[in-house]
Amino acid sequence: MAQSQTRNISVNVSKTAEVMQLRNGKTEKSYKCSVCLKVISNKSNLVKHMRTHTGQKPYQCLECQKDFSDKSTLSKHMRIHTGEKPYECSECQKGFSQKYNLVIHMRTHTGEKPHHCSECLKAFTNKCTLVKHLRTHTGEKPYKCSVCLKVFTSSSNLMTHTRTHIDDKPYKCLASQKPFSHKNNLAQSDMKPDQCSECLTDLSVKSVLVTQMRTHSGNTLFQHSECLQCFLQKR
DNA sequence: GAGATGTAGGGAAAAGCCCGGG
DNA sequence: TCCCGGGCTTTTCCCTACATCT
Ligand SMILES: [Zn+2]
Ligand SMILES: [Zn+2]
Ligand SMILES: [Zn+2]
Ligand SMILES: [Zn+2]
Repeated sequence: MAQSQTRNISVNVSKTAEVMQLRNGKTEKSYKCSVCLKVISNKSNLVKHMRTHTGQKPYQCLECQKDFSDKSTLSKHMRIHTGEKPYECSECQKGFSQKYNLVIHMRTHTGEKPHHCSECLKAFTNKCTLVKHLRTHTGEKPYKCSVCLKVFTSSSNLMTHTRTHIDDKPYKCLASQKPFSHKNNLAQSDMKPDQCSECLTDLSVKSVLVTQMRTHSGNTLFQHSECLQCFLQKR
């Protein structure tokens, strides 16, 4: 397994405070994280917890070289490569690689909406949908277009908007050299690196690296080493 | 009215993080 | 006490129906 140290915070686990914690009616030895003060039941769990502070990712996927801090996350990740989808919906037979993705999917059949808005009577299947909905009450628009400075309630809506800036300026697909003119043929894929090479923004928050262009004949990939927001700022 | 763009919500995919039992 | 593997949460962003603007 490749060892990778992505950030420079060093945390000495052995110096972490031992504390007594009441568990199952008995007081047992526990460990308190020196960074966030969280109490963890045993030392090896604390070691794993510490990786959330250090950014250490000791587990690497041998298929795609992606690093993970958590072994079980890696084993779930491996199902992407194997195509394994062990959890099947009994209603629509759709398969899922992770159990809880099926659990949440089942709500689309049952109509269960566990996330209730505190401001109105609406309820939502997914928590993230509720979070977005709450912004319609607060007026909060945390996502700003770096080209025209318009603001949006969701990263998704910002991305949709961003595409309007390349509407009448078709550019070439590096793979096929064909020019594209229809923005509706543009979609942003979820493939992304850690940072945009221009603004060092975390692309997982701001934008994506790879713009996927769909043609009538299939999919080709247009790649540039920056997020679409930075790409457009330079034009 | 048509096409472009914005808004809000539904949902899938994948990663993050934690805990407890063998 | 350890650590495997399961439990549950969070993040990201695609998609779309409908509204509104030009
Ligand atoms: Zn992989
Ligand atoms: Zn189903
Ligand atoms: Zn509400
Ligand atoms: Zn803009």
